[in-house]
Amino acid sequence: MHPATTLLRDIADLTTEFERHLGRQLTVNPTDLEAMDHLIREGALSPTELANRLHITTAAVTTVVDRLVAVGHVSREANPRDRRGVLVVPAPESVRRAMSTLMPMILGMDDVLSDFNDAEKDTITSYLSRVVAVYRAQLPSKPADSA
Amino acid sequence: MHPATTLLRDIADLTTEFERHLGRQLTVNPTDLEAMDHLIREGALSPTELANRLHITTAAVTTVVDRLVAVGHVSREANPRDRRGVLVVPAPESVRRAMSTLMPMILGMDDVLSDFNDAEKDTITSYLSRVVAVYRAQLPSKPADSA
DNA sequence: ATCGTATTATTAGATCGTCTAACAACATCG
DNA sequence: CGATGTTGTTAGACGATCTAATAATACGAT
Repeated sequence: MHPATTLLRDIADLTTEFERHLGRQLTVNPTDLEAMDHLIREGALSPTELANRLHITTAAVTTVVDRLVAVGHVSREANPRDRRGVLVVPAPESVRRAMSTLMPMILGMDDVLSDFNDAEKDTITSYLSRVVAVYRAQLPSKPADSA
Repeated sequence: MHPATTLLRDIADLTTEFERHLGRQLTVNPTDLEAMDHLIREGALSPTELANRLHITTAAVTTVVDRLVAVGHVSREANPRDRRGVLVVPAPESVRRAMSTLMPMILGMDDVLSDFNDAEKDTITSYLSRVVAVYRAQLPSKPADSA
């Protein structure tokens, strides 16, 4: 096994550990953190959309949102397009708090790249793209969900 | 955010999805899969060692091992060095089954690298090492556990 | 327009996984 | 040896998710 392949594995493990760390910062469990992650990256989502992304039922999402509302990380708002629907909106202050832990990481990642020239950056990007392709090839295709 | 940084994120997500896939192959839950992962990579481990690696209590490990024994993925054996102790030993057939899903992935990863020359491989490895360093810098240091 | 069907979010009750606490068996060290 | 620590297990509590049922609303075909 090539060193790079091993490093990729290390990064995966470190990512998991970082998520535990971030969860502690926001005092939420792993599922609730993942919900926040989606809300931060995609903006307000409906419970159904969250359920698809988290791979849990909408019943479970109801309790996820209950917990997040209780600690002030999100609010439930009416969906203007569908009177049955609900929109789960992330609280700006919570987004800010998450960002304060996330940004050093992201900046650190980008900073690593600044030490490589353009050709090297292309090599790295090309490598990572191909790794993604290998993953996708091995996985049973997951069609787009937008529910 | 640089494309490479985004790809790294994609790889993290795909890794999680791949683990779900692998868990289905072996019909085990995420925790039990992670236990198998450690047993496959490190060989037989004691319940205490598993508890440290999985971040759960030894009481929880007892039930993890109970489940894995029930489906034949591991066996409990006496620890020759300590008469209180137990060794959790992975079943060869289960290791083989896991490998049949794991190997295409690992070979695919190594294969990607074979399309790069030595200088490019160095660039890639150097990049990944630095990414690992960034993670470690952001994380509260986790000392070695060998219990 | 209206009726039947589908979808949305919630609740209630069951189940599963993990925790804390207590314990028995054994190790270790002064 | 005897006090103290460690190992793994059990019992009971709790938390998170599931299935099933339900009310409210959307939507499609006639």
